[in-house]
Amino acid sequence: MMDQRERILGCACDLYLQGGLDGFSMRKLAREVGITAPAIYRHYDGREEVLSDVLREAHRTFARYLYAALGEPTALERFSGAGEGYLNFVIEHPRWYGIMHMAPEQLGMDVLPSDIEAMQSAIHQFWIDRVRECMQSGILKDGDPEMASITMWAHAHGMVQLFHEGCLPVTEEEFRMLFKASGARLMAGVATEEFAKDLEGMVPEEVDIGMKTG
Amino acid sequence: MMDQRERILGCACDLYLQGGLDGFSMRKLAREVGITAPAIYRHYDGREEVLSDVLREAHRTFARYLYAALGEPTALERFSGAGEGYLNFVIEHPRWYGIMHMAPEQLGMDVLPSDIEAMQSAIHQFWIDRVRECMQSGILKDGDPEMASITMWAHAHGMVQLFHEGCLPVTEEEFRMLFKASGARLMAGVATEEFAKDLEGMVPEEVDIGMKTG
DNA sequence: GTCTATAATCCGATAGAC
DNA sequence: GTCTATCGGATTATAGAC
Repeated sequence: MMDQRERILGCACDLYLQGGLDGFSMRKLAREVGITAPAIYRHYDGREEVLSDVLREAHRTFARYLYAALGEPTALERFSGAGEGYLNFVIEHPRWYGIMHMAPEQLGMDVLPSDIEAMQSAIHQFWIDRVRECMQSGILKDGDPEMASITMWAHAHGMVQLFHEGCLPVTEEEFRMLFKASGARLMAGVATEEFAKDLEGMVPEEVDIGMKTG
Repeated sequence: MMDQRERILGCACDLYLQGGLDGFSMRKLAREVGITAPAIYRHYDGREEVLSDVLREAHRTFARYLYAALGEPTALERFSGAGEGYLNFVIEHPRWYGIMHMAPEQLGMDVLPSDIEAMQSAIHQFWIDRVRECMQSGILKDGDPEMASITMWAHAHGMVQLFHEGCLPVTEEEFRMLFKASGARLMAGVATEEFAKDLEGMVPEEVDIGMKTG
């Protein structure tokens, strides 16, 4: 027989993925498991501990989607493979992507557990490594891999947020194409070559950053 | 003496801006106004109607920040002035930016009131116009202004989200520089010129879109 | 390990007196 | 237009029996 804590976690994931954070309560969770609410407190200290376990599952799943691309033979394929994994994840699991980007206070915590922060750092480092590889392979312009990854991260994250918020009235399949087409525009640049040249001297100094999350 | 509904709205904005949507209740609002909860229902049908008025205020303020740039003499200055306005708004009023990007259900509505949707369309159209102008002035590459604006919108929105989520551990002042530096990278493109050329044939077809919000 | 019962709060909204 | 009083519901969490 399965560990009861694992069964509760499974139901907690189902409950969150189905109804989001608003629809998540200890009572509903208990109903889903088939026990009463107080029984959960034998296995979890409280709602916060349940949610942090759900958050761990989200990160584990996200990492699986990304890291699959590590088997590819070239830097470009590892990069675009990871991008495909990212795209699949955000489309297939919008709620899991959502909980990964919630403020700790929304989950009832002051700060995230340190092991979860470590998972975020690992994912962020994964992207920086992909970017560095592509720089070394002559695919991306030379520069600070962390800064370039922030630009691409922001673009990808923004596209996904706009899609999930309903600001981009497209189907999933259309969004896949839009995401890639917009990514290509980021690759090539939106400015004319003449203006891009003018811009070089006008850009503010780059900021020194110690990153935290992915 | 001021219209009581206006005073309630003012307190509702304060309450939301201070504590977010979680901390927003009709009882707290009444306490802030200095009356009891049932009295609010003389002026508002319910919580939903209050929140939609707060949302209107958010859009009005946002539009004021953007449209100030319309007085500038050149397309480039109108574009970068609007960008400055955007940056100022998201830094000075993160909660107002937040409510503008909430799903209607979070606010207790099935769909947004049509006048709010109209404000969103107007703001979106404003950006498309700025982009078109810059294309005609030889600053941005020729193409579909709506597509280019989506790419830049996604990048800006993503940067802001990452900052507000605490994923970019920088101060406000550092974020201003980071935002502009990353924007410059989007202008110039992140790929090498050789790779950008290779990319041209590989990009999926552009998607036809009828936009909805800003 | 699970149950019943319950404490202690919060919420939105309404009835009816003044 | 505002009040008191209240309805009916939700929530997290605990006490104590079994």
